[in-house]
Amino acid sequence: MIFSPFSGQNRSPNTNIRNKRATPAYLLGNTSARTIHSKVNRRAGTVTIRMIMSTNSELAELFRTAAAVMEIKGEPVFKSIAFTKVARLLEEMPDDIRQAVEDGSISRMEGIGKSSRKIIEDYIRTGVSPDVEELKTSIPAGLIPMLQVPSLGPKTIALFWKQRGITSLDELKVALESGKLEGLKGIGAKKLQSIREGIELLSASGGRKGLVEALDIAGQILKQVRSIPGVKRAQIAGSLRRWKETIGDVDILASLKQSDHSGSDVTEAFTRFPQVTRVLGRGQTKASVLTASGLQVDLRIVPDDHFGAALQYFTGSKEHNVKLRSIAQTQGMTLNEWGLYRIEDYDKSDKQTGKPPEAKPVASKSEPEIYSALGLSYIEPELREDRGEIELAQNNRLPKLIELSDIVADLHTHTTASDGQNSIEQMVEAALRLGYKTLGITDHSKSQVIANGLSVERLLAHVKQIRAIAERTRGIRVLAGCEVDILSDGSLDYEDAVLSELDFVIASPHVSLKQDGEKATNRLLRAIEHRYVNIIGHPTGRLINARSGLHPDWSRVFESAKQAGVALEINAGWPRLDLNDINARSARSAGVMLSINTDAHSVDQLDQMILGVSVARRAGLEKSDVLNTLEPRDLMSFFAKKR
DNA sequence: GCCGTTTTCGGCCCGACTGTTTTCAGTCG
Repeated sequence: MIFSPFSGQNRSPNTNIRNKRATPAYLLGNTSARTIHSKVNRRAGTVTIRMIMSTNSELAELFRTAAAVMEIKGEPVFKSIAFTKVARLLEEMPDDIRQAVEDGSISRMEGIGKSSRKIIEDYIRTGVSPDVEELKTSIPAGLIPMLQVPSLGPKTIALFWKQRGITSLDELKVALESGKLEGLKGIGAKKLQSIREGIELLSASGGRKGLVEALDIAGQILKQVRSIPGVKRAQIAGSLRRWKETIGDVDILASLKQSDHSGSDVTEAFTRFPQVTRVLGRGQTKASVLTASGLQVDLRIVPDDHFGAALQYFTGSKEHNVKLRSIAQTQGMTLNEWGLYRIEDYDKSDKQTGKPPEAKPVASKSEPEIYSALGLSYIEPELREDRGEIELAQNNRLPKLIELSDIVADLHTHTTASDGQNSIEQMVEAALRLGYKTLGITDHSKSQVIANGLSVERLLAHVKQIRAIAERTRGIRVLAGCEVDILSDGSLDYEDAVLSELDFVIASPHVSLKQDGEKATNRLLRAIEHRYVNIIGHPTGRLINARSGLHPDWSRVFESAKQAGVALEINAGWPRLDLNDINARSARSAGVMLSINTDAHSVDQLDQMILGVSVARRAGLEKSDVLNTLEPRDLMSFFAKKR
């Protein structure tokens, strides 16, 4: 893993020194976390919030709705599981599903059967699916949002509807107050109370939290868990360990020093942490709390001998684990949070709740042991999404993921010349401290008036100044670049004669981010083919949880970038992370070079490189896929090839 | 609903916690 709180397996020992400089202090809960937060909020706060949906995401939502309706209707669970899988497939598909329908490749897609194909085809042709519409009318529409309420599931929703006529969240609230729901079989006072709290929780939390906020809180709480008497080791698990861009809740796993030590004492101490505003549940091996910001944190306790199995289990993803368990089954084994067991040794009825099974596990102490016993090479947490990593592991063909210590350049940074907060010299010093061999200074171009974009005269003076500093600086190559706006028609914000003065050029879209896919494609293609462009910065312009950004035809963009020798950026700045993991993955398989840059507007923000590396790792990128791992000389020849 | 070199029918991952229960259903991850 990349740094200590998440430290796992298989990190090469020679990265230790570099990791020291790279350890993000904010993870441990000190001040620079707050710096990132304030920057993020300031940047995100200026942004108009409106999502544009692509066909894929519209259809994904349609399938999720259909799945929800089937759950409430009480149809066999596997039907709704199948539709949920289709929804996920659509969301993660880099290309427009309309293309697959047109060329017929949809009929070969695994997981999309006859019914799903019909829904997709109908929807693309007419904008509506009669099958789903019919399904939707079979229950009141208001029941579907009720599934979002924690502790309220499809069975109970159906019960309230059929027995008490509840058809919406508002009616549910009224009924809870009036006592209308009392006297139902299987529903007591406590259940009603937990539904009341669930409704409250839903309005308070407001959905998934961003990675950066979750890292901050998780870092603080992890430190406190490690200091509870009786705790032997503790580690972050869950989607945070996989570095997902948004986090539903934080999972922390702890083991006990001695097996006779009580887990109950530990969960008790955990629920009394200062950050805790509400205790959602507490048992021998598990506790759940809510923090002031509305983030849920779960603590799980296991015997130390089972730490690896539990870490694997609670790191997920759920989809990854489901597939692993089915592989275990085909090999006559069963996999659970306690370990991997041979079925003939494993007597389920004999098992005590909250205690490891009597049987001797095939593997349980460490994650590598478990993967190995299943005939798989070790899969890094960032890859565990069931996006083909298990099949690669079976054939020993997993990529060797890029690490933070492989990064020797940051090619997208701002200074006080435009809207940055530090001088060229300060940025150079900070880059030297990070051990970088190249730093690209890339302030904004003239159209970015809000960001104090540089007029031609100011740009030329700025370049001169960068060159002077570069001249007298040892140990790092300082490049005079620019982040040039890609205007809405794909033309650039400076004339060629101006661009030719620069060492390299990043071209980025900042405006017209709601234009349609065809326009967006042509816009990006034109920029890529431009003689002086070397990198496309934050290619979609999306902001996590705020703006969906451009939806170009990626296959054309990738093909063009590959041919032209232009790198596509993984912008490491929060809340951009653009390209995202899915697009970066398909860019890689199309043979495109990626460039991970922080877009730092201050020296502190240079630390966000780790976020970009996490996206790259989730995308399965190796060192050789990333421009920023090149020595200055090789980097310059990559740029030179373009002109 | 989807899938198939052990299946075109019969499978489809597993356990903890909670609440309403005297043996289990629902929810969650």
